[in-house]
Formats: sequence, structure tokens, C-alpha cells
Amino acid sequence: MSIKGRPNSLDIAMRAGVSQATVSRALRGSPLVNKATREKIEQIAREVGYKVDKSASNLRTQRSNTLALLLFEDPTDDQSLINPFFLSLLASITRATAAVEQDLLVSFQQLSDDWQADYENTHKADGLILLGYGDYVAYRSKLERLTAGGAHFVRWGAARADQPGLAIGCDNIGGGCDVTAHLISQGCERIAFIGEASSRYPEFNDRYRGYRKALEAAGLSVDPNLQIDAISTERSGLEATRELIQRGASFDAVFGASDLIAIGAIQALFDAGMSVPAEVAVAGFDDIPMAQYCRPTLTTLRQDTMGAGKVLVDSLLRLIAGETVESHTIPGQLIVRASCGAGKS
Amino acid sequence: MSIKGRPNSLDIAMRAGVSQATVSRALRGSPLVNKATREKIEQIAREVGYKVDKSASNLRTQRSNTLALLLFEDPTDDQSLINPFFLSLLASITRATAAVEQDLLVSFQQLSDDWQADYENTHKADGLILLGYGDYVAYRSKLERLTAGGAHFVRWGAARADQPGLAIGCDNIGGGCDVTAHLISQGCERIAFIGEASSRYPEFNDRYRGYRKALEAAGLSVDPNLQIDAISTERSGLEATRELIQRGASFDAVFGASDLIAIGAIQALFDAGMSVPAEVAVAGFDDIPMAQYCRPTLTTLRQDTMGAGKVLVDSLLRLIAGETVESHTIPGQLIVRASCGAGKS
DNA sequence: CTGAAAGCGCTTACAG
DNA sequence: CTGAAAGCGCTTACAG
Repeated sequence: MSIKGRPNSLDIAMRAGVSQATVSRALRGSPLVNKATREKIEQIAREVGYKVDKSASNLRTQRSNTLALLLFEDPTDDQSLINPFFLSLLASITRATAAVEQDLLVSFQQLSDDWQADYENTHKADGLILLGYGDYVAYRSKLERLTAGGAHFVRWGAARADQPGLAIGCDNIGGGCDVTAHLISQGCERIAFIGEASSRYPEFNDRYRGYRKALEAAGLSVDPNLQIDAISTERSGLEATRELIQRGASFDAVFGASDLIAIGAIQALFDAGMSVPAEVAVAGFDDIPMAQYCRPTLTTLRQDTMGAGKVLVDSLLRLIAGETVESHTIPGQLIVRASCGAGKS
Repeated sequence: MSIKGRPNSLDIAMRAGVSQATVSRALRGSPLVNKATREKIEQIAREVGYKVDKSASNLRTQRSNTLALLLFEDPTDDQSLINPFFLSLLASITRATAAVEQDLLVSFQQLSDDWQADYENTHKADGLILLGYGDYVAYRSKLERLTAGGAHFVRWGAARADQPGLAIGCDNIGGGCDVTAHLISQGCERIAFIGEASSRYPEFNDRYRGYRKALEAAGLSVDPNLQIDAISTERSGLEATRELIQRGASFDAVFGASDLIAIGAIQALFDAGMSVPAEVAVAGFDDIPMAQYCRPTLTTLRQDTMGAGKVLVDSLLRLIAGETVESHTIPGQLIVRASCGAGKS
């Protein structure tokens, strides 16, 4: 209003006949302010479209009220193909962030070497949310640099004693177990696991542990020949499955450590003239949107992305507030579709 | 450094033996500063991990150096299923924004009524990027409120004389024409168009215009019975196609105004016992990742999301800088896959 | 090429 | 319950 473009708190104060300090207090919901005074101020602010200037407020309070979302993924050939699972997570994090009146800075650079950009962001945000199926070992040193600088962060992934920081993740062990048990219930006995089961990929590793657990519970043996490394892309899943076929090992099911891997596996099986699920059952993990559109539709473990976003944001905020926060696991849900031949047993 | 957590420009100044103003100038790359002085300052800044405080800088310059990305979409039942096409665009916008050293505030609320949140964001950003296949007429009044407040924005979509503001979009008319011409070249003569072709959905409308253009160019008649409204979801595409089948109109191809619509159409045709592409050819628009995983793989028009992000960000920045910017159209590319029976003619 | 000084718009002890 | 005042960390005319 007045001559300048946007009104400031002093403009509101003059209109309301109070001091600028009172305007600030009223609009922050301070209990000190008289109710009538507050209402008058709020009304005037609404009328003239006044909004507290974030830069000034942030400067004064030394808080940015901003969270940053960083993605770490192995770089892929197909430039922009960010794992759809993380995009779902993005949607729910966006919502959860808005619900607590924080801003969200998004850096989906997918350039693992462009760490500088991420580093910059850590200076703009009060805390970080880290997403990724990327090589965690490679990422870790970078993370430690941040932690040394006192950055607050939560990571979506597997909570492990040997990993720094707070992790919120799906129950990967339980999920891996559920998927495998389902395949076994369909009559499968020689189930391949496609995905790198090492400390570099803690989530895949946990899914693999669940897989072993289910096999052992059913009295089936764990054949190391039936596990092949892959990262979370369709191409990697395809190539790994091709290698599995070339090995000549016999198998009647494939458990892809992620849906993208499983979709690649279906392609490889199809290319090799094997039918899914008649000859080989296939299951994945994540329940990305594609899982219900690919043919055959994909049996998978649905991660609770909505719940995840909320827990990630809430945990981070409590961490920033100086509370002690524990790593936490969110249960998933088995979604049975055509690829594992439900009813075939 | 020192006693406080993070160093400020004065700390750097003292270390470098210069004034605080010189530190500020040096770090902004002012040509006034002596080269040796600048290098010394930069070195010290690097050593102590000093970063210019954004809040202070933004407050002083009255610029936020932040762009906001807002999504408007018709709310869907399946909660978090944001159109994958916009997620690709998000990735490229993220990259383009970082390249020009701006921050990106993302609001993927997908709650068309939660306009308040979007409104807030307009106060935090220097400009807005708007994405959506949503009902543009419903959205428009909200937009006009913003424009009245002097907000800068660019919209991804169709540029129309009757629509306010700047639009950057795919060449929807040309794309619609290319897809239809390709179907015709495959021997199709009765091509249905699924998608609302009205001013509420300007992009679909343009694709429909391209469709008509191609039909007319080939001497084929435009049968209004072969057009059915749908919004950009798989479900809507499925239902519309079901209705088309029930109408009893004969058709040998379906052109979905978006890939999601086309994927829904394939499902409906499949449910009705019709084979794709043998009996009915299907094509979509966008080239979302799913297009190459669904069966049959989907012929579609690929939008150049990488280019789009760059153009959107650059245009917005120029708009903010007060330059005159024209609406602009980016060509797409026909991607031929199995769903239209390439080679069947 | 550099410094001293003002001021961006808030928030919050301090005093009443 | 309210006001006057200081100060968050920068940027940039102004003066030299």
C-alpha cells in the first residue's frame, strides 16, 4: 500500500493505531496481545494483503523455516528418469511440509558429483531430507562433512547401527519376507533375488535378509547363484536377469529389489521366451504407479508414502528443535497382482 | 567461526584485514574490487566455510531469488498420483533453476481449493511457474487475483489470445496433427479422440484441432460421435472409452489426449475384448515413462521436458527483470511404438 | 579501489 | 497488555 509496492508491518501499525511491535506480536499469535487489538490487526492485514516478510523474519529469528529435499541416486543414462517412488515421496513431503508451515527447497539434481549445490542448500535450510537408492557408501563421506557442520538431517532408508544419523524407512526386512513368503505360497521354490545386497544398498540388503528369512522359514535353501546385483533401474534389472538366465541356473520366480528392477526382469524373461507368470513368477518392491500398468501387472510391496512424508517431516522438525528422535520403521503392504500368478498354486 | 556457530561477513573482513563492505563486494563479484583482495577474501571464505546469508541478502536487495512451482490439477481419487509428465517437468525445472542460482519452492498440493497455500508462496517468490492439465477456467480467477497483485508468472500450456499471462507450451496443434497423420498412415480411418476439447482444457483443445487438421488434410470426415470428454487420468480415459464403445460407433483407432488417457483406453478396449493394435490402434501424448512399459508399448508424442524447463525458467527470469517476453511453443517428437501397429498398413 | 554509514523489515528483551 | 529501541547480516549509495 501507500507509495511502495507491498505494505510492511509499520503500515499496518499506523492503520491500526498501534505500534509496529504490536502488529508483529499479534500476527505471530502472541498471547500477550489483547484479543480485540489482535482481531483488528488481523482484519487490516487481510484487507491490504499484508504478509510478514520472510527474509526479515528469518534474519531476525535466525531460522529459515525451510527444509531441503535432496536426492541421491546413481546417475543413469536416461537423463531425467528419477525413480517414480521418490517422486511419490516428494508429493507427500510437499504436503507434510506445507502442513507445518515450512517451505521446501527441492534439489533433484541427480548429479552425484554436483555436491556443491547440495551443500549450498544446507545453508539455506534448517534441515535436510535425504532420499535415494544410490550407493550409500559413496554418499556417506559427503554426509559426514555436513554432520560435522552441525546440519540436521533425516534419511529415507534403512536404519543401521553403523550408519550416521536418523533414518526413517519402510520395514524392508518384513516386506522382503512377505513378498518371498507369498511367492512360496504360490508354489515357487527357486526364487531369484535381483538387487545388490550389500552395505552400499542397505535397503536392498534388508529386503534380501527378509527374503532369506522367508526361505529358511519354509525350509528352502538359499542358493547364492540366485542372487545378482542390480541398481534400481529398469535397465539394470534387465541386464541382471539376462545374466541370471545365462548362468543356466534354474528358477521359478524373480524377486526384484525394486519395481523398476522387476519391470526390467519381466522384459528380460520375455526376451528369453519365458512367460510370466506361467513359467516364472515376478514380484517387486515399492508399488510405483507403473506397477499396475505394466503387463502382467506387478505383485509388489507397497510402501506407505503418505505416512512416510509425515514421519520424515515431523522427525526432522523435532530434531531441529533439539529433541531426541529415534530411527523408525513404517510397515508396508503386500499388493498381489498378476505377475506372480495369484491362484496358480 | 569464533564463538558463534556460523561466520558472517564481518568475521571474514577481520581475517582479511579489510572492511565488511569489501567482503560483500568481493563475494558478489563486483568489478570494483582489486583482484588480489578478492582472491584473498574468497580463499578465507572457503577456509572457514562462509556462505552469504540469504535472508539478510534477500532482505537488503528486496529480491528472494526464489521461484515457486505450483501445480493445478483436477483432484483425483487416487490420492498422490500426480501426472508423471509434470514430475518430469519438475526434474528439468529443478535443474534449470539451480543453473541460474535461484531457489525453487515446490507446492504440489494438488488441492485445488487450498489456494491459500499457493497464495502464500507468491509472497515468498519473485515469480511463479504454473503447471497443470486442470480446468483452466476454474483456475483462471485465482490467477487474476495474483496478477492484480503484480505477481510474475509463466504457465506451461497453450498460449491463447484470450488467456492472461505468458504461456510456454508444446506445439499441441502440430503434435496432434502428427499423431493423427501417423494413425492415418497406418491405415486408420475412423479415429476417436478422447479428451475434453474445450477452452477449459486449452492443451487438449489444441491437440484436438491438430487431429481435425490431419483428418481434413487426408480427406477424412470429422465425426463428433468419435470425440468424448476426459480429463488426464487413466480412470477417466478408461471410462470415456467404455462410453465410446457403448455408443456403438465404429472406430479403428483411439487418440488419447494424454498418455494416461491412452493407457486407460487400452485397458477399456482390452476389457471389451478388442485387441490393440490389431483391431484398434492407440496413441497418446506426452511420452511419460509408463508409455514404454505398458503393453502394448504406446505410440505417443514426446514433449521436450528438458528444453521446457529451461525455457520456463529463462522466460520467467526475464519477465521478472522487466523484459517483454513472448509466449513460445516447443516442438514435440512423434515416438512410434507397438500400440499403433507400426508396419501394419 | 576501499571504508563508514544507513537501512531492508522484522522480533524480542526491556521497561512500563 | 503495549511501546521504544536494538539488532539480525547483508548491500549500496556516498565520499574519498
